[in-house]
Amino acid sequence: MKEIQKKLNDKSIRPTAVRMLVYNYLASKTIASSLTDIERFMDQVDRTTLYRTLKTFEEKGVVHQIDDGTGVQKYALCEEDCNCEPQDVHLHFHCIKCNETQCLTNRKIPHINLPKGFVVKDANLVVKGICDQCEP
Amino acid sequence: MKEIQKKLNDKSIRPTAVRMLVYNYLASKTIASSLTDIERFMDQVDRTTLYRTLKTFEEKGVVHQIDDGTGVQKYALCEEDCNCEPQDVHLHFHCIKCNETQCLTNRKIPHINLPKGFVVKDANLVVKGICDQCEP
DNA sequence: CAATAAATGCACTTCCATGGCATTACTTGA
DNA sequence: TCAAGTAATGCCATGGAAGTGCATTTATTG
Repeated sequence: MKEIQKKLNDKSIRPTAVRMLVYNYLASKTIASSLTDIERFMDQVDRTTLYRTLKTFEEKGVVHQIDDGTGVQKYALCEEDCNCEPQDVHLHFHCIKCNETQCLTNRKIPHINLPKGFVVKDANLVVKGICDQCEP
Repeated sequence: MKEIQKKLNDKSIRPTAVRMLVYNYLASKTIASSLTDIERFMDQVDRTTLYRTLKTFEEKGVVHQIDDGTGVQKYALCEEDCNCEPQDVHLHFHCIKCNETQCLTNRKIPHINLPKGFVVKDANLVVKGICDQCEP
């Protein structure tokens, strides 16, 4: 917990109890979590608080938001060296069997050559299929 | 309208009035449309009907659904030669200024090499930025 | 300790996706 | 052509998730 406290302080986030618990939860998971997942895990904490916690985390570069096409926002901790810049953006894999989404942090999104006049700010690549934990 | 009728027949979709109008609407646009867009255009037709029309179109390979990260599903006509297979999948560009999403049909998603055990079924790449119609 | 700022909780709204069921329109075989 | 069956449409309702406003509590700082 001390470490988490330090990490949040480093990102100029006040390390409250809720925030440390959310951080800890996200750190314990290899897959991305939805607000509802977190809510279920800490059902004594108000949903809005969790919502705003994630928003703060995102603004400060602690987590990144993932749109995996399910219609529900997911969140996962950023890598240590991540600045959430285009070159940091990795792809996400959504398993259509277990319905879970994971970061493939070592697979960066290939550079895309766009037509004249288009300016790229961000990119989101979600690959769907069956993950290595599920039987095909 | 005769052509549209034929196109729907070819895909074994009964060419009703609503369906032909929806098809015509989508064909007239270079950007992807949401259900609400279509609803606004044909406000005498029930939302559910339009919803089911799009669903039918999607199942029969007439349109593809686009998740551009706005949280609202968008739809656009498929290309003539599209079978909605992975190799047909192009990328989508979402402009953060005009808030519109377009298909870049001639930009296919690069092949992704996944870790062992992962099976790819589909891929979705959305690039965000400023389109050629908007001032940067 | 008082004053201020930040975080949290509660109530509420809105938007969108989607399902059930009744009704209307179409198709087809007798 | 008509009756019966099937498909399409319209209306109503629901549920999930995002998001906002405001009051209350907690933390910080002079």
